[in-house]
Amino acid sequence: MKNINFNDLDLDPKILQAIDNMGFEEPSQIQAESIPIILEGKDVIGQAQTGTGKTLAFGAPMLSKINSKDKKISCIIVTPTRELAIQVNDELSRIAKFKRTSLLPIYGGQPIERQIKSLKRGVDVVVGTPGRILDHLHRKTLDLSNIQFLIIDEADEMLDMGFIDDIEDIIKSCNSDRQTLLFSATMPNQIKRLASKYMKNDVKYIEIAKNTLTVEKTKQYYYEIKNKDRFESLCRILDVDEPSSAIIFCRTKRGVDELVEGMQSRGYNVEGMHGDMGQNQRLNTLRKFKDGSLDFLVATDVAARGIDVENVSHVINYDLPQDTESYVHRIGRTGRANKEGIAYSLVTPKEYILLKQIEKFTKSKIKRKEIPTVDDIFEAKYKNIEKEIRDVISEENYKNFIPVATELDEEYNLVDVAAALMKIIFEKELSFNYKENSISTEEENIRLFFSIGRMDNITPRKLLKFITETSSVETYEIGDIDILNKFTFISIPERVGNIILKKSNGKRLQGRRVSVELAKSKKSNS
DNA sequence: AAAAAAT
Repeated sequence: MKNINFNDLDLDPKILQAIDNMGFEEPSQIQAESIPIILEGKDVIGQAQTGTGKTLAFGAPMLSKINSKDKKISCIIVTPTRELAIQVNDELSRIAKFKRTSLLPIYGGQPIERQIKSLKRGVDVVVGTPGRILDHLHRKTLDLSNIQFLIIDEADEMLDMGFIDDIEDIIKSCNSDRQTLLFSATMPNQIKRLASKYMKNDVKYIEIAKNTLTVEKTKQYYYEIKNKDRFESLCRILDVDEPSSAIIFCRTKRGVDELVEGMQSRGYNVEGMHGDMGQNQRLNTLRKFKDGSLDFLVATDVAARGIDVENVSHVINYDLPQDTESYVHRIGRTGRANKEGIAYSLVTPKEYILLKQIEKFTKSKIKRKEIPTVDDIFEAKYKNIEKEIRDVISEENYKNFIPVATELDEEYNLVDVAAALMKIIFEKELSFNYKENSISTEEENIRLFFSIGRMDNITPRKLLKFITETSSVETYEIGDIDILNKFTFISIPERVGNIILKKSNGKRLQGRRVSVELAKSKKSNS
């Protein structure tokens, strides 16, 4: 199994040449396992972690197999977003570089006439989004009745509600003797079952089993915040970490707009991307982000899946995603192709249970981190300035400033001059004037009242276990919970959100009231 | 319950 070379796979020599040209030698696991089976002609459902080269896994064998002599379309690939359609199309073009295969991305937000013209000239592979593909099918400008391959990228999303009707319509317009390939990093069982409906009976499942659903090289952390401190917390994190490139996810389009505005007014080099923006603007923003002229991209889940940008150092969940799959895909924008990555999530006490669900689903540990203090930020900035100065000195490319420096030397102490320069850099880099108390460090105590019914077999130990598992309270004394009383209360920090009491069989206690009340006492903690 | 996807 180890040390397979691409040349050992039975791919078209011209495809191999292109793969070599792209600098790849050893196939990733998903590539090594999928390529032979796809070449055999089998239907495949492929699942492998984010950033492990799924596009090449289906693209190389497909491009090897298709017959590009006739003018008919040989392969249709469906993706959930326009940007992904373009990206997949671009990558396939690179793989098909030495073949005379013609590819065409078709997606909305773009004049349809040009696409129709290209389709008329004859195209081998079409990569598109559902809406526009259907539009072409209805206009009869796209004929899928004689294809060799139907490939559904991000298949679990495409077969989920919201897309499934469109996908079904597209599948219906395809000939049934095609080869069907489904790929994604996540593949819930119910989607797998549904998928078999559209595939041949001997569908082959290829799952690159890993201990975790997320990439190990991406370190995951969460920050516990109050909702009103969300923006301030994000800024502090960014100012300490100074990510070279980060994607920040919001739950809603409005959330994206608001965050972009807030960040821009604080001087960050940031732009937003969501589905209500013009296609040109979307592409423009993504292009700037890819070429490094944009540091931060704020986006909805439109950017959660598939988008491959090199060297994204951080993914930040400004809001936690609604579903756990989305978390996997979002943080999969970093830590790609075996690189390191950092994933942060801002979590309010209310959202804590959701975080725990995500941890369970991904089988990975999300560690707690503390929001940086203003001192932390200053310290990080000082260190960074020092590093920049050392770098410039070692590069020796500051010589043309020596005359000015000499002049200043006659008048001042050079230590003073250096410190003054650092102040200038510092103020340029940190346009925002931090006040120490911009985040409340007061920790409010919550008093939880549990009303426990007589028939419930909850023991203090079980209740404690439940509280520690569903809240971020790390330790709590058993002795503090007196559950023998029918009515009991405990006082714990606010970071506990909603506590739902469950019986030991996991069922929710019906009709029991659990009230959460803010205690009067406030504990300062700075 | 939000986002994506056609005009």
